[in-house]
Amino acid sequence: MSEPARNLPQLLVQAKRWFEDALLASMQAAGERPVTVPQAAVFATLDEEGTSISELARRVGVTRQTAHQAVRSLIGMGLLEQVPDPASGRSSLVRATAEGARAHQRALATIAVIEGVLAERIGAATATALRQALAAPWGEPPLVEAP
Amino acid sequence: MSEPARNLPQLLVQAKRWFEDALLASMQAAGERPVTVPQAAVFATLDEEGTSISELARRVGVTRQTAHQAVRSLIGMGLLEQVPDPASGRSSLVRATAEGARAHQRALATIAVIEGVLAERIGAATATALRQALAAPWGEPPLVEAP
DNA sequence: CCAATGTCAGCATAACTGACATCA
DNA sequence: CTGATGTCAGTTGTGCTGACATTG
Repeated sequence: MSEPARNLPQLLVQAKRWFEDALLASMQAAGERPVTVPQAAVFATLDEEGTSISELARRVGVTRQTAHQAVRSLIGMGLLEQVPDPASGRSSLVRATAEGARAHQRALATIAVIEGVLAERIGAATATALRQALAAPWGEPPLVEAP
Repeated sequence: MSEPARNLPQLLVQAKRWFEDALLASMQAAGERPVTVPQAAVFATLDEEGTSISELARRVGVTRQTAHQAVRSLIGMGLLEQVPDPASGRSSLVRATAEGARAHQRALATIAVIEGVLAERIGAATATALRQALAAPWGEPPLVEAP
């Protein structure tokens, strides 16, 4: 935009917003149902066989209740469905519907294209370095003491 | 944490949360007043001479109204103050108080330390690459079309 | 009995849109 | 008059804690 953000936290926020804007706008331009950011987060952590709500919550890093209502809204949109877990009566599995699986695939493809655009703009090597740095094990958030 | 996040948006969210957690926890451990994330964002984009609310809103990327109430709460905490703009009667300048400037300096120092910890963990070269990639001009969020 | 799960409810926070007065 | 600014609403969405029934 205008000024370059100075410190890392700001840069991270900026980059995250850049990506989310590109993804949501592109999906919507493609005629997909508008999906909110948290809904997209749940969607992204879903796997093929189906996942319990508690497991989803752990992956996304929110409470069960929060994941629960994101799932509810996505079920209401017809993108997810809940089936009883054959292996356990107390947990149910969340799966994508046919429509949901299609939207998911499209989202993944869109992300890949956006990443390609980014690589074009900042250079393939830089983009690769970015991915590597982010994928590295950062460990727990440290509790530091400033001088 | 547990699983590696696969795609860039997820990685960015994860990194942002890591940094925010470390910063807020460290500040609080140091006895500073608990500051919310949006308050910290406003704080971070402040400059020495003072800044108008509209200008702050533009930098942070939110509406004037949102910036307004963040500033209000910070004024209520005694960290910011508003003075009339000598150059223009319709705009007022937001500045840090003495207490606010001290907290600001401490936040910057804490960020630097956290960044140092990160460099230790993932390697100085990787950390530098991360910063460079994020600071590069990404341009506008693209509107792409997936195949 | 205990732990995990799914669910319902209420509450806090943060962002938005709408509206309006003021001043260059 | 127009546009930018600051401000005061109201409203939505997102995430939290609390509580409870159910199941292994």
